[in-house]
Order: sequence, then structure tokens, then C-alpha cells
Amino acid sequence: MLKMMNDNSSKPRPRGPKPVRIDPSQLLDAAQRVFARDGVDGGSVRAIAREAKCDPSLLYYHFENKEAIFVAILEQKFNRFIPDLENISRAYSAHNTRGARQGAKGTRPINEFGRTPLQEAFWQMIKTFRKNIQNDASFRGMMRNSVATNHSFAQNKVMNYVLRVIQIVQKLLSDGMESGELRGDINLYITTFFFLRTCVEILDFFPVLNATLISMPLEEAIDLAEKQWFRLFWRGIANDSNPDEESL
Amino acid sequence: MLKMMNDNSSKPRPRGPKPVRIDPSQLLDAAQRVFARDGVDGGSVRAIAREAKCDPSLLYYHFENKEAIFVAILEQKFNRFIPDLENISRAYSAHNTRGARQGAKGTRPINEFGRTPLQEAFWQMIKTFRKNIQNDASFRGMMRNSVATNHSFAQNKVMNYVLRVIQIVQKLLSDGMESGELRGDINLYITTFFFLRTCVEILDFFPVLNATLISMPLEEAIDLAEKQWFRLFWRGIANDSNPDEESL
DNA sequence: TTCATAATTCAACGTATGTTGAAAATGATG
DNA sequence: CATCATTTTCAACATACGTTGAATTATGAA
Repeated sequence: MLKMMNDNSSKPRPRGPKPVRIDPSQLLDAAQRVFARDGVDGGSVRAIAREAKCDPSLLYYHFENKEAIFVAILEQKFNRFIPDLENISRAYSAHNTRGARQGAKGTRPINEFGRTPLQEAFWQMIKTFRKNIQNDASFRGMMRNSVATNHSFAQNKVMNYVLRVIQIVQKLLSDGMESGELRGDINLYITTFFFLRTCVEILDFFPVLNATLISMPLEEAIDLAEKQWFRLFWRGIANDSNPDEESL
Repeated sequence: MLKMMNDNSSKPRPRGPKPVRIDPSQLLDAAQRVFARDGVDGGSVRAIAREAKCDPSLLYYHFENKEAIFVAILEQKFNRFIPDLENISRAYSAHNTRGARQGAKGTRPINEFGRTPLQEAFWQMIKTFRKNIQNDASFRGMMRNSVATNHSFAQNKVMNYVLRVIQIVQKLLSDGMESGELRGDINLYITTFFFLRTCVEILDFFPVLNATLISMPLEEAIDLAEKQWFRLFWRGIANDSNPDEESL
């Protein structure tokens, strides 16, 4: 009966274009925030629309479906920070071959922070990870669930990107082994895994741990954790017990 | 019109009790399998019922709601393996105080596998984790999501159990530092975190990694990863670079 | 045999989800 | 001013979910 009372105060918003257009990247941003809060499966299209202050249908105007939204976020993110990682790797390679040409076998030139070039490369990677994914729990959550649960949609897409990151770190380790700076008895795949997962895990779990256990400012806690991790990792992979303990 | 055609061949099963009763633990097992496959949020009550070959309502006869099912699994699991961890810790404490009374400061008695008591304790913990949660991706998935996403239901329950595990490992590290066997410059909380998370992560991600990268039998790959992890970890925390490299 | 109780299923509820087809408003172009 | 493509919303669809109340059957005690 009282189906329509259009003189009502509240809802029937006009249809056509808004005064300021909503550009797709805003939708992606909203989607990212929602996925961060509710996970990829739990975050609904309606919630994304609510976050972007638009109708759910608009998402289907700009993207094919929910999966396409997910993939779009993914690609944007990886394409932003994979080049950074590649640059770090390239920088070390350049230095390393140059060093080898000069006949420096032990490769122990030290930079202004007291780190060897290889140490510096790993440290830069840690920092790159943090810069790119610290404020993006959604991204980490997507990765976590997509890789660990074998049925999540778009897993192939995810795995392709993950493999590229893995290869970059592997090359670094492999170069380090060849130059003699790293132990010869570490498994490349497995060590890469330790490095990468821990870098990400620190960002994932320290907010929680910090809240319940440690009580220092979060940024400080993550700083500390990264340093401790790098030292532990480096001691684990370095060839000789070098005395530059306090190099960080 | 043709709403009811009860002379149909298929579905209208009799109601009352079944010839063999379904005991609640079977429901929990089914729930575990479903959660493993689909996650805690994604795994539906209906799917659990399907897995247990019963009606969804039966789950509400035995448990209050979905969360209660989750919590029941959780408690059963933790109550099974936390005592194991405590025993390991106790065993080391006993040895350590005995050793201290004998005035052995460096504490380098070696067991039949060439490990110091502290090494042995950590190694046993790794093995305990594996024994208890390797075949339980559901459990690990529940933990991962419950701890990392701050809104998951029953997070307090989860955190209580996690904290107990954390404290056990922390005590081990702390004892080791006191006896001088471990470095004095490692942060207890953070190092505990590295140890625990990696133990779990190996079980989570190696099936995936192994399928796409490494190609060896899964058990073998996990064996190798655990050994490599323990060596890397130990080198990272041990006080002096001891020469028992091949002790595993 | 009768009767209470425990175990099980049926049918439905309200709500949320991903998605779609059509309608409407805007801005630009003729 | 008319037309048209673009952008936005509306209303609905089919399906799935967690949950509940009533109905049904089997079992064991009285």
C-alpha cells in the first residue's frame, strides 16, 4: 500500500552522474579498505559500495565482477613494488661483478653504515617490503589466504606475482653464495622462504603481539623486530662469523 | 501444485535417532575438515552437516552455535599439545638447574645426537608442533585468521591459548640466556615470535611451495626445511659459534 | 505395555550475498 | 533544442547462510 511516499525526507537519490565523477581508482581504494577490514571473502560488494558512497551496481559498471576488483588491486600493488626489489638486486649484481673483476674474493667492502653490499641489499629489501605493504593489511591478508588455502579464487594470478618476488630474493642469495659471502650449505628455496615470510609476518602479527604483550609504540616495535630479524637471519646465512655485530 | 510427491524415490529420510548414534566428536571432526577446506567463515554449518552426513539442526542440538563448534575444536587441540610443550620445557629446566649446581657454566654436555640440552629442547618443540598440527590445516588456518584479523570471533579464546604457548618458548629462551648458552642481545618476545611463526609457516606454505617450486616428496621437503630452520635459528641465537654444525 | 527422554530431521524465518536489466540523470554534440 | 553516450541508481533475481520450533522416531525405564 504505502510502497512509495516520495515526499519522504530520506532516500530516493537521483540517478544519473554525480556532481563529481567517481573514478575507478577510488573504488579500488574503497575495496582495499574493506578487504583489509573483512577479508577478501568476507568483504562484500555492498560494503565496498557503502565505503565508496555509491551503489553496488557501479562496481559492476567498472569491473567485471568481484574477482576482477581483487585482481586489479593485486596488480597495482605488485607492479608498484616489484621494480623496487629488482633495482636492489641489480645494484648488488653490478657491484658484485665489479668486485669480482677486481679480484676481491671475500667481498668485504663496507658502506657508510658498516654493512657489506649484500647485507645492504637484504636490508633494503626489508625496508622496501615495509614501505609497500605495512599499511595494507588487506593486501597481506589476501596473500595469506590466497596462498595458504588452495581454493581461493585468483590463486594463479597471486602465485605468478609471488614467484617473481621469490626469484628476486633467490638470485640475491645465489649471487652471495657464488661470491663466497654466504654459506654453501643453505637451501636456496627454503632460505628465501624464511626471509620473505618473516618480513611479512612481522608486519602482520606485531600489531597484535604488541597490543597484548610488548607495550611500545608500534613503529618502534616493528623497527626493533626488523633489526633483530635481520641480524638473526644474517648470522644464519653468513659464511664466517664476522665481527660487525653492531652494524645496524 | 506438485509441491509434495512423497511417493518419490529419493529423499524423505525417517526422523528419529539413527541406527548408530552420531557422537559429538564426529561432528567436531567433520567441522574440522570443513574449516580446513573452506576457512572458519567460509565453512558453513550446512557443509559441516553434509560432511557428517546429518542434518544441520543436529549441530545445534549438540552445540550452541557455530562459534561454539569453533571453540570446542580449539580447546581440544590446544589441550592436547600444550602439555607436550610444557614437558619439554620442564625437562630442560631440570637439567639446567642440575647442571648449574654442578657448576657447569658453559653448559655444553652433549646428548647422543650431538645436541646440547637446549638445542634438544628447541628441536623437540619443532617436532611437537609438527606432530600436532601438520595434518590440521584447519587449525592453522583458524589461528592465522583469528590472530591476524582483529575482528574474528572468539579471538580472546584464541589469544589466551597462544599466549600460553608463547610463554613456554619464552621461558626456554630466558633460561638459555641465564645459563649463558644464548646471546644476551636478543629480544625475548621477538625471538619467540620468529621461532613459533616459522615452525607453523613451514607446515602452511611448504605444501604450496613444494608443488610449484621444489619438487620433492612433501615429507622430505618439510624435514629439510625444519632442519635448515633450526640451524639458521640456532646460529642466530647461540652465544658462541660452536663447531657442531652437522649435529642434526 | 506405556511413557518419558534423547536423538534426529523437516520446513521455514530473516537476512545477506553476487549479479543483472532497466531506468534515469548528466554533459557533450549536432 | 534534440540526441546520444556516459555514468549512476533502483529493484529485483536466485542463492546461501545461521538459526529455530515443531515433528518424528528409537531407546530404555517403569
